[in-house]
Amino acid sequence: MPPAAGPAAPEPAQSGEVRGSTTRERILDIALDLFIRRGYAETSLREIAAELGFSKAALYYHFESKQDILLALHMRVHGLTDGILPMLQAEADASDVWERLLDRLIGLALQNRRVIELHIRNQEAIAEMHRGASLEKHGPLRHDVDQYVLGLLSDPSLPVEGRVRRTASLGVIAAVLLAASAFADVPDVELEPALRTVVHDVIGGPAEGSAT
Amino acid sequence: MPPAAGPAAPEPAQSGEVRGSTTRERILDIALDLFIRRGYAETSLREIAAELGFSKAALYYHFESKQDILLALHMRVHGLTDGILPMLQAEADASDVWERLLDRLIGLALQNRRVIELHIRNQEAIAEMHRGASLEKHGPLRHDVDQYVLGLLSDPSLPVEGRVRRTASLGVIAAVLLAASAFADVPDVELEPALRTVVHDVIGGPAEGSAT
DNA sequence: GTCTATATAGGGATAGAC
DNA sequence: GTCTATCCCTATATAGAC
Repeated sequence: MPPAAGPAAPEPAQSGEVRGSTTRERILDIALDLFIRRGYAETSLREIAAELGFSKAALYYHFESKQDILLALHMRVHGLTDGILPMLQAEADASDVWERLLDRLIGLALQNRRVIELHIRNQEAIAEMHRGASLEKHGPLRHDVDQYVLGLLSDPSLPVEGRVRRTASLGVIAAVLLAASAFADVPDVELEPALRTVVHDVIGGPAEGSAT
Repeated sequence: MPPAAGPAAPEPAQSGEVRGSTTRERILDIALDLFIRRGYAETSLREIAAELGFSKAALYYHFESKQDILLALHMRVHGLTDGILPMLQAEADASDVWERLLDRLIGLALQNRRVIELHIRNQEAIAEMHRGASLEKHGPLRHDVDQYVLGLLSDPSLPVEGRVRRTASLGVIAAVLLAASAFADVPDVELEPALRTVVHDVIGGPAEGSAT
């Protein structure tokens, strides 16, 4: 039986990206890497095991299934984003929710690139996992933030251009994040302000909510 | 033997999105749909055949392999983008290449959403196809435009913010395109100007090439 | 041009030894 | 905790009938 990585315990949740002490974490790190590079569906347990240096069957000591590995990685994202929602709703002024959301997202994305990358690619796999079986173990598996964001994206009180701007701002963050190799030479201290500026230009535009 | 869809003949290349006269084209249409919705790797030939109403093996009369189907779809994109490169290089003034490129890309993307969607998702599958075998039949399989774009993206003479802006502008287009369902109620005549405005704000910024 | 039947490979997952 | 061996299933692809 696996050590005791309790159900709803989403990993010690370090901020950085370096992990890998326990075997369970080493598996997750390798899997994360492969899921990003080759995609969830295209990555076989055999590959993961090979990279780790032991056999396929050994994985099943640590995880019940392949989906279970994805789930564990997915929980890392939840650990990061869970704090956001209450914070947004706490503020009385709801007019700048989107700006405040983006603020958090950018910092979060840059500090946890890998997991966010996993989340951006492999959306289908994650969605299917949500629909799928193993929902009971880890609780109802809320993805409140996603829901909340989707709500803001299709806010019918916004003019079309406003909706485009919101969609676009997420696209900007995703694009820069996925183009990691292109910005390999750029340190975060330089990349982050540039990204913030551009995202600001996207939502700012002429002035939000002023479409003909 | 398949009708006579010669190697380098990339389909009659209609502008619209409605096709489906010959069986070969019907297969491609169904495959395109499934590859987008479920992903290339996750889509089986059995599914494609089922949707078409005949058996799996029949597909092999029209295409040599699954990759061959993807390749044929990929050629549709090439047919669209092939004209761009000469046009860009024709102009003497090279300072606004990126703006002109984006201009073309936006129109092209909106008028051929499906194929472009396929190209955005399934990048890995397409990349692997390029590396893979069947390269000889259709010629060296140039992807000049991709190469050219990548070159512009990492242009070392640009300040970091400029590179971020270029990457971001592509991200904006991709995001809006992939969010098709969110903009289902918006007609293109309304969506296109909004998209152009936002993309313009992204590249425009304070003024390209003026980063502290 | 489409079918059934089959070959072959690889996937996820389990059993039981060590 | 990791191994080997194996089961079962589905995938791509082929052979040959119609």
